[in-house]
Amino acid sequence: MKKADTRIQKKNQAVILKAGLEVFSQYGFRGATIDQVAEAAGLSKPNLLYYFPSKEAIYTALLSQLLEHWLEPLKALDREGDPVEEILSYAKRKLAMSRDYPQESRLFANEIIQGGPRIGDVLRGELKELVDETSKVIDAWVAAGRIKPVHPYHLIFSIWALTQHYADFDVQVRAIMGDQDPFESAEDHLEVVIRRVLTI
Amino acid sequence: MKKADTRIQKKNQAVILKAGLEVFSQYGFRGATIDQVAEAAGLSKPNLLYYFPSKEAIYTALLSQLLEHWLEPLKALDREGDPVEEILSYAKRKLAMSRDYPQESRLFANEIIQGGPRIGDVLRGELKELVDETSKVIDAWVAAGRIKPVHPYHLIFSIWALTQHYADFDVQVRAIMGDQDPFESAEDHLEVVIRRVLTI
DNA sequence: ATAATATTTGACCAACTGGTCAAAGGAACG
DNA sequence: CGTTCCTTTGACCAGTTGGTCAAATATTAT
Repeated sequence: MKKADTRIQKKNQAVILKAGLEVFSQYGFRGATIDQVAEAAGLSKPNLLYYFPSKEAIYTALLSQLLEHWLEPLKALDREGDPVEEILSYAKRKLAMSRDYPQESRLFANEIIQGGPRIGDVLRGELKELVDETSKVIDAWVAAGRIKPVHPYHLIFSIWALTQHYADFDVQVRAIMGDQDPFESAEDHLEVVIRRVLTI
Repeated sequence: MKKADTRIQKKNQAVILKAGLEVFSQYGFRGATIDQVAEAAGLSKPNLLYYFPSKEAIYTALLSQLLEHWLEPLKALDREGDPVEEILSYAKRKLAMSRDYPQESRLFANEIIQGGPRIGDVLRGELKELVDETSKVIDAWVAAGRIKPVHPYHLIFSIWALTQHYADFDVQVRAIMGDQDPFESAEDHLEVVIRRVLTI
């Protein structure tokens, strides 16, 4: 039936996902409306529903697409590398993502804050697995005396918190920092903090 | 007209605010409905609207009530005290609030993530002022050589991020930590991190 | 050009939304 | 007891919401 992916289909699906990201990241799933997404996409509502069967379908498509992108940096962490530099580079990549893809971050934050009803399984499955593995690496580094002792889970949470904060609470950060670009100084701060916490 | 505050009025207003906190913190302003709040409060919708003129009135009442409570700990920071212990005690109070009032945290997070349309003025006003003052204290501590050099804004952001994360991303944290209580180990981790970052 | 297929749209619908209102039910007070 | 004021509610309303559908239009293949 809908197997053919003409270039107009690919284009419109991409346009819709982009529009959906804008709208859902700002209002959350329940707060967003199909009409808003349609308008942001420059399509009529029925036309939008020609490409995606429902509001939920757009949202979940966004979520799963986003998660892949999101977990990538953590997978890139190399147990053979220098511990501090590895963790530092992970944190910096994560901060860069907050700068370059703040909407993705806010979409995810909205979903989690609201209890993660459409993503809980992934959290308890793939995400937990990945975090558990990374934790083992961190524990090994600690045991080998290559970084100061840290609770691996909380170290990872800390990096998430410190980096995503700049995307999710962007308004608050900018309200306080005024003209200054938060991200430049944030990167320096992040590096200082991580080095002090981990370097033996 | 409505000056008399009978005890039934006080009670119902409190019940409504509590219900509003539940519902708004979970769905955000746009995602929540008056009917949900009314049901959570155990009142009929018209009865609820007898005590508050509109959905927005409940929400803004919650926001301003919450902000007072929220900024209190930062005001309690004492420039005459021991720098590390002062900052540490602030961070611990903030973490305790994430544990004891997670809904407040999520309500606030929802508002900020969605661009803070009903709170932006407070952020740029009272909040910025308070943060600026605190920053001066931190800078003075740094200048006096009593803590290691830090960017004061980012130090404050870091504490907010590290503590609120446990309330706002509760689902994610628990998905990864399973049975373990996040808050116990989080407090230890927080203390370790702050001491390593600040202690000379 | 013609037929088949893919895309777009206006009109429509039932359910839900925030909010109103007049009337009914209670509490308090002389 | 009756009156006044506070509280509660069922019925209602206009606007919005997610979603449908048949018909119109554009694209593609033959």
